[in-house]
Amino acid sequence: MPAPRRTKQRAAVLETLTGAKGPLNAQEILRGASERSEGLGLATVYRHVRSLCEAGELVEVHVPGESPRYEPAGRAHHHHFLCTRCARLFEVEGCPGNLSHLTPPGFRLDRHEITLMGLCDVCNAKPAGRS
Amino acid sequence: MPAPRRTKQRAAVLETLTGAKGPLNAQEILRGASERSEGLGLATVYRHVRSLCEAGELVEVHVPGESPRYEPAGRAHHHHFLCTRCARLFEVEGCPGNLSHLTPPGFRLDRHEITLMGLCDVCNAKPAGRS
DNA sequence: TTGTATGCAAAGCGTTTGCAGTGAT
DNA sequence: ATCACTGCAAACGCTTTGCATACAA
Repeated sequence: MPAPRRTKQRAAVLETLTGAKGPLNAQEILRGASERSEGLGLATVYRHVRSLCEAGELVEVHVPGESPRYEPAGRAHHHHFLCTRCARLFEVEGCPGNLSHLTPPGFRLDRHEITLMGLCDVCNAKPAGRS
Repeated sequence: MPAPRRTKQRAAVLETLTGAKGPLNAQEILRGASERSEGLGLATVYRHVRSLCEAGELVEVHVPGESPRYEPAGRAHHHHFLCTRCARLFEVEGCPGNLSHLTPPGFRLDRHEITLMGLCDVCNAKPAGRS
């Protein structure tokens, strides 16, 4: 397996995620990376996202009920907060710590994901029901 | 909105989930409920699953990278363990407790989901690479 | 020059919806 | 007798794949 070629599209995908404020999904990456690479196709985004994940440069972020998002790898261990009103995803610092006491006997715990859900600061400050 | 009618199909979906050992996805529900209701269609499963969720009789269980699964509502607060080798999902008891210290200022925390990932007891006991 | 990378379009896959017939009320 | 429920098939949205061309090496 040869090393991936250094193309404008691959750089555009990676730079878009590096510069983003939070994990992005494929459509969001396409929107951002298109500014750096004219005519970029969605299929190419998916191909690089997968390739970059396999190369360990990106990690996949799963949010309940949403399509997968991606963020640069190597960041400190953290979790996410999903605003149930505006659907924005935020990084949150910290971790409850060792979860091995939840692990059933005989099981091997490799990793965990925690998603907090509720209202973000902006939505929490607004009255309910407004669109 | 009239109350849902009591049909064989609706009962089949609910009973299948009540009797299951863990959360099931639509295909798994279809497989199980078909034994109770001959000729059951997948669309009907989806329709009842949604209806039962809205009625508060089921809850949706999201697992990273998997299609949504469903389990009867009203069970004690718990989380899930996903075996990354056999893809089976297990209920785990307990909870790290109050996660509000992870919540950013101004945010309102409503709920959380925790997914543990690793190997289940069966897979953990086997050597790697076996199918 | 060689073969990967690209964009487009078509195919897949899980889920939803439209429709006419079925059946609970 | 109504009208919600059902199964089928078509439609959908997201992701993957096939293919001919473009371009990094």
